Amino acid sequence: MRMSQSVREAASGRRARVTRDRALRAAVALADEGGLESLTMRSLAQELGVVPMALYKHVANKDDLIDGMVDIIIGEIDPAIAGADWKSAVRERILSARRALLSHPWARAAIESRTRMTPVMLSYMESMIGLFRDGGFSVDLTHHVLHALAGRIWGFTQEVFADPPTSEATEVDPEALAAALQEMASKYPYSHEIAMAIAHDQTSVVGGGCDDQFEFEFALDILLDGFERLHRQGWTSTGRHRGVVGPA
Amino acid sequence: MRMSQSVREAASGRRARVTRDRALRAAVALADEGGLESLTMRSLAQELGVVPMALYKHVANKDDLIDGMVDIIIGEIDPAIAGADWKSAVRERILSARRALLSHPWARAAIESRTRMTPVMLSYMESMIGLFRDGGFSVDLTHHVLHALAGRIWGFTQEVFADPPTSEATEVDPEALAAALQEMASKYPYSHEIAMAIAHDQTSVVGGGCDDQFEFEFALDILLDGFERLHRQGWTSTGRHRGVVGPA
DNA sequence: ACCTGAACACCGTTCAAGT
DNA sequence: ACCTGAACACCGTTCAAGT
Repeated sequence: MRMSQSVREAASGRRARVTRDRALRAAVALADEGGLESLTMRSLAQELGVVPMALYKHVANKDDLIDGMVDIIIGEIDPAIAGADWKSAVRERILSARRALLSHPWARAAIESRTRMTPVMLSYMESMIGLFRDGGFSVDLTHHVLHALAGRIWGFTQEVFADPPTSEATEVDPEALAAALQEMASKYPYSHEIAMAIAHDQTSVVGGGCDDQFEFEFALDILLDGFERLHRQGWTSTGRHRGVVGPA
Repeated sequence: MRMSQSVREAASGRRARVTRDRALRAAVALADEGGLESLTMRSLAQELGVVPMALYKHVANKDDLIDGMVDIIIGEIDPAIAGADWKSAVRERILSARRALLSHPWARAAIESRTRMTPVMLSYMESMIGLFRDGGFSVDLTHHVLHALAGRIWGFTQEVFADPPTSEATEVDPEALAAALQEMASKYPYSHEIAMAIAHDQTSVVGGGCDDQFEFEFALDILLDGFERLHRQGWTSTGRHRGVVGPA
């Protein structure tokens, strides 16, 4: 068990004065440890050895706090490599964003809860757009390409479901697992086929599941290759509401 | 202002007995109207003209309630068209899922908060997998294709940011808008270029923004075309952890 | 300028009790 | 079998007050 900031400071007898920056970093640390739902104004205040209301001197409200936390995470994304072609520059940048997001699992939900971008986020988008424009993409194609990338721009893994609650005693009962697979085989044969393929690919059935990094790059590369093809073909959207647009 | 269920029933003197189904449908209606955050055990109880604790006879807890609500929405997705080729079957099904999701804006967050699939969700996935397998896709390719589609399987629009709060007086001050665009032009020239292209495409700068349906189909078709290409090439993942996989 | 303390209007959920 | 009432342990945030 890690010694909390407040306990440590009480023990050492001093207590650093709260600043916005200190509050934001403590909030990031708290969310890293216990998830976004464990971060409350009250828990953050306790971590800083201060009464909840003291935070409102440094942060307008909880939304403002989360804005600041998001800016810290966006700041961890590597700048684009200079001199590379657009495709590898975009690819590397997005993989860097993914790395940043992966080390802060709460950040996806935090970003998705924002109703508008901070200046830090606007700058990041701006440089991402610049990679395509400098690579010769039209404004039109760049616009749609940004939509197609969507969450990937922010490094979001596209997994849909929430992590199962991290209970300490999460050992899988082998008997129950076998029974579940048996039931799956009869009720959901197609799904079972895939589950078995994944299991076969692993050292054990119990083991981790899918290779998220591979899946992320798989989809990213299909998209990037698609963009490249459309760009080479001189694709334009030529007005809106045309339905299907895929290359013939 | 709409007359609430409870008021209506109090006025008519009768009050239907609560059932699980009635509770779920009332919850869906409540979320449709006021968003997921307006749905509380207390507000739902009031809607049903009952005390909060009465709900726990029909629903294990709030998570169980949301599970039931999600099942209702998944049930609104059209079954796959029989006899179609895999590509248009998948395409139509996903567009149907999107339609279902669009009429219940809270459903995306509800689905994303689930830690495991309900039987209804498993059946939906099973039939989606079947479309690819019956179309001749290998288990291997089907598996990765499912990951690449990710949220699109559930009809998720990939938009990242939360809707701005729906305030009643949300009229845009034209002067403020002009100033914002001016600032954007100097600080974020690439972004400005795109903003102008979007504005030009609209009847007015104030108007709605992007054509979400177009953007959804744009990305979907790039992915489907990519899948088709990989399938034709007999693509296999040939072991894991190989990095890049895009077609050469 | 910064921090405190009490309070308000909420949550989901418990427990024991009513009919 | 179904519903009630009071209570618990939480939230974010207000207001007025202290130093």
